[in-house]
Amino acid sequence: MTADPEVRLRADARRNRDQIVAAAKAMFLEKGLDVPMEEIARRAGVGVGTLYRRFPDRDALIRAVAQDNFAQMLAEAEAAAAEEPTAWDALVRLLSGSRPLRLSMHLALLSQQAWTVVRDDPETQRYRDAILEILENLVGEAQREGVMRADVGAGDVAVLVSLLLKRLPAPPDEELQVHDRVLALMLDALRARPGAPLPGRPVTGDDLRRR
Amino acid sequence: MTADPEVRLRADARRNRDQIVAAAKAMFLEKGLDVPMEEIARRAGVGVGTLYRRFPDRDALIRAVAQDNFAQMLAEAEAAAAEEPTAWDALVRLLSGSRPLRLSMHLALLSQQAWTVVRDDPETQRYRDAILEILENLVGEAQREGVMRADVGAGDVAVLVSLLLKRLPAPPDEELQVHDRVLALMLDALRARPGAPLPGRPVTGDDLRRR
Amino acid sequence: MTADPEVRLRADARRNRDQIVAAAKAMFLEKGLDVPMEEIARRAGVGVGTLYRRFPDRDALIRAVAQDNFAQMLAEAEAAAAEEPTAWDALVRLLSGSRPLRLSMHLALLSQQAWTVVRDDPETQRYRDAILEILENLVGEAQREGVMRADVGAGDVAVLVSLLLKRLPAPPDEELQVHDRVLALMLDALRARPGAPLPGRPVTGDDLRRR
Amino acid sequence: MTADPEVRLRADARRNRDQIVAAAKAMFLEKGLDVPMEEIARRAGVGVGTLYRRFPDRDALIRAVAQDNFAQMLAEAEAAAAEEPTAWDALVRLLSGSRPLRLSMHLALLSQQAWTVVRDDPETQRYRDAILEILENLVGEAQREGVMRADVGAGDVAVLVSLLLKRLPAPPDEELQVHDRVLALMLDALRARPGAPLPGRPVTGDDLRRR
DNA sequence: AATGAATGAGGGTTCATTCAT
DNA sequence: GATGAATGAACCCTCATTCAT
Repeated sequence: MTADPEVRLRADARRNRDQIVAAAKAMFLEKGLDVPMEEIARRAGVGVGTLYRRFPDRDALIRAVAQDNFAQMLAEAEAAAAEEPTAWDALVRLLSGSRPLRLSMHLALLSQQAWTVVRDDPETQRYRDAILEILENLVGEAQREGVMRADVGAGDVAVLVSLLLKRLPAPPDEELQVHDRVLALMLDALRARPGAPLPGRPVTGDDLRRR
Repeated sequence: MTADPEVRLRADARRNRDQIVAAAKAMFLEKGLDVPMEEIARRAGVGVGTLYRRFPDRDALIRAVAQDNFAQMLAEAEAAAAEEPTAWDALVRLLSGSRPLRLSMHLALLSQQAWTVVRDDPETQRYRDAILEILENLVGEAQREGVMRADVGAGDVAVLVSLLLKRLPAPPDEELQVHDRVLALMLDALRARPGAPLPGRPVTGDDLRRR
Repeated sequence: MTADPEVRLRADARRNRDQIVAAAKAMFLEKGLDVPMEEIARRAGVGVGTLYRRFPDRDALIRAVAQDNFAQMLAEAEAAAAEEPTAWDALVRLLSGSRPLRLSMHLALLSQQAWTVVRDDPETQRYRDAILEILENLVGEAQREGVMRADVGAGDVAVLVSLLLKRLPAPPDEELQVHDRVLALMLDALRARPGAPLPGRPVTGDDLRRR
Repeated sequence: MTADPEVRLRADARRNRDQIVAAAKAMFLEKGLDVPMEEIARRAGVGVGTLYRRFPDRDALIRAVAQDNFAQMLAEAEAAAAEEPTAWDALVRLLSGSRPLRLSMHLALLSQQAWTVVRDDPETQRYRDAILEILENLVGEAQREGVMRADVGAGDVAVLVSLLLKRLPAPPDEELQVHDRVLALMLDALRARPGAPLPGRPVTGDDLRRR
């Protein structure tokens, strides 16, 4: 589920590594990408040195966390595609995004800083591509089923997903169901129905892969 | 256009202040909220001392930039309401957002850090409230005109606006018209048409004011 | 006497700068080139920040100290040339080197590390060239006077000087006059007298400049 | 060739030890005395743990390398005394010093740091004493033969040797024969010939032993 | 008032040394 | 015994902020 580390690590080293990534994920979310490395190490229950042995600098750690997040997202996409009765249902489930998933993806998408670090990471790219591939299949199928408008592509949907993932729910959100309402609006927008044609041409997965 | 400072400043002091805010706005966007104060000062053509005389700390500067942005947004909203033939047109114009406006608002909305600093600033709140008021009028009118679905409130629209503002366009975006396509989808979603009813109740401007 | 700093510094800044260089010179000698920057700063009576403002990194500080040393050496060479009755006397005085001068030059010559840092510094090169020029004149004159062997060049003498400067006198040296004896041996070697011819050709100042 | 370790080591342990000393000698020369222990271990093809088992800390390693160097120097001195036809020839050979020998001794002599570590090491002292003894014999014999000036002692010669060893030849040195020229000058100075008497009294081997 | 020098706390990173496997 | 993982002290350096000029 996590990025395959170069070499097979000793059992305890492996455990440390995972704890560090988990700690970093949590701290990045709580306090931003610039939490002191030492706090991350403390939370992971290791010394700074250990952290640095595994991740030579902050960017390496950010990449590791992003990989972990994308891996989770991919797993979720695969599960949705496999378990939901229709392509449309799978898309709905993906767009909804479980709260923990949204929280973790939030990190990878927010802040230009994180993004530029993650953008060129081949490992992350592989995950992204796999996710886009699933998305392409689902979109194509939903359109063939006639439930999704024909003038959108997997890229358009991905952009919507990423927009939704950027919304970090604020306290009163919960009762107001803000997230669910925005999601419903977007789903409404994606449904096959007479409406204003979209400008330009469908944005495909490849359009995004090329970035 | 800018927040009215307590006292009327001497012309040159005034000029200094504006240059600092402009420099900060630009640098925040280019390099993030944590650019060295000294770089901002240099870009503004003043010494750090002068910067600190005007803004006691970084947060004060962030607030000033946010106020400037919100003031611009308010002006745009007022212009849209006054100049567009229908409420719907005004809403479309607001949601579109000029590129410079989007860029500048981006700052205030992204990053939890900026937001917590700005959230409790009364000046910024006043701007936000004024903008919400205009939005409420426009939404109400558009619904009365029958072009906008009845189960959304000004708050829902504001959330959509803020989502759109969070998208910082990437290079290939331009030709793909990604932003325009997302916008068109959202407008489609807001149009009065038979569709799935939204969960919960309309989110009003007050809901957001209460945050 | 000290390297001309780029800009005219405020009086107190100037004083700080000089104190830093003096402190660094002393500490480098006492504890080696890798004394903590903080100790240097403390000894100079300033904060680390001040040190770093003036010298962006350790190498810059090493260069500054070397420049100071070379400047002192040049002054001594000029004085010797001007004050001594004959060229030979001036050379003797130069080769002798006052104890403080030897101590300070020691730094610039010892350790490959210091040398590679200093080697490419234009300021230091200028000093070195000026010193070599004086040496060339003295050597030429002493040879014309017939007191110095004809098969050596200023470069050979410079090498001998640098060798002697490398001898950091140890405690019992003083009474044993070790330094003076070695110096006397070398002077003996340089005297015009029938002896074995040297291998190769005279090493000139230019030979060393080319390094 | 190397200092006899307390216990006879097993063959492979022995090999490890030698590899470590060789690696340290090379790295010290290349990168200075403060190369990371881990790099030395890697170069020696062992883990850090193994290195530390053999040498409790860096100083112990420095001492081991110095011992190795001095042992080599002693062997060279013995060979010179035994193989050269006259004492003078043997002294010339010793002062010349093969390039590898000079390189390796360089380490022990340069940097006050290394010297203070090595100075008090009994093993190294034994080597030094043995070398001085040979030197004393050679000097005495050369003086009795009438080819060496009478007012120098083995200590004076040792000082000259150490000075020469401090010169780490730079690239253009080779063709300029700088080293050979300095050596020739020094030999000239040591030759029995009418010349200025040296200050003080001859520096003996004991004078240096007492340091 | 403006300037930019000085301060020093704080975070990044390295590496000697120890110790579990 | 050998290995290499873990630790944390120590040093480097930056920059927010203060203050003398």
